[in-house]
Amino acid sequence: MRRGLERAVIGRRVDGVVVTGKRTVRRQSPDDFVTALSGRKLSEAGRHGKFLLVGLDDGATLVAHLRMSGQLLLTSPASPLPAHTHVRIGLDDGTELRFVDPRTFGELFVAAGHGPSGLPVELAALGVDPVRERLTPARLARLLAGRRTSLKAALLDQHLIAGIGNLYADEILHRARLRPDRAAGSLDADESRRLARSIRAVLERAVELRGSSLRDARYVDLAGELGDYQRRHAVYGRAGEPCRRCGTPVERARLAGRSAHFCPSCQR
DNA sequence: AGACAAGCCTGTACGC
DNA sequence: TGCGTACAGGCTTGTC
Repeated sequence: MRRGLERAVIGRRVDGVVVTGKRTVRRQSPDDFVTALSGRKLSEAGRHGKFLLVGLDDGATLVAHLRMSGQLLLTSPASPLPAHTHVRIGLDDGTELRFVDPRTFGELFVAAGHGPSGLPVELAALGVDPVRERLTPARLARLLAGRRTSLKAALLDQHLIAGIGNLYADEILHRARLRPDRAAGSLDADESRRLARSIRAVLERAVELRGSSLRDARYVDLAGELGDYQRRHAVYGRAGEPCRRCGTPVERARLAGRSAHFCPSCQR
């Protein structure tokens, strides 16, 4: 999504903003949001964890989080408006950026300042983004040291590592050959190395393949196209099917309030 | 009809 | 007391 924004909207100027949804813009008033965005030039496309960051020419940042069901779509303003369109941002090349979100968990806001990390202060609590920065085995081991939580819960904790959701946590742990219910603080050096490598490998490959679109087809790119990474899933959504590594049926369990998919034979 | 999926915040309970 | 952690509930709607 960030790459799509970089290609399609950077350099464009905002020339009309309409907020119709009641919940999408909730950290500030819709009027303040419209004012902060109107007339601004979009100068860069960034991301930290699951947050998209579009830099504005006055130093502010348009921040977007899609949560479960959000979509950002770039279309002609004349194309039919999908149900659950909550925000429309007109651009000076005659296109329109739309935020569509049936479950309304997603959000947009304009962040005025930057913290010491260069990120908007609203995002200061997020952990390291392992695609933007190198997450070495040693650093990962430090993050996990002493934690009694499960590995799965640790990977999902955005304050430790930013950007891993339920699906990718399962894929990462399978690749690392680690059980999701292992205690996070129990890894030896080789296991930390495998986990660090798997985090990077899975996320980078998923980005290359433009993400995972599940059966509900909620995740699509700016052009509305499906991703391709779901075809590579080794465990997620494959309960009862053979493990791609060893053939043992994939198990599905409940852990940290989430579904966890794993191979009981080759993940230890 | 109703469980379920997801991300993340909040509230509460617990052990050390 | 206070911290880290675990767990449940809430938000929401489309899908099974």
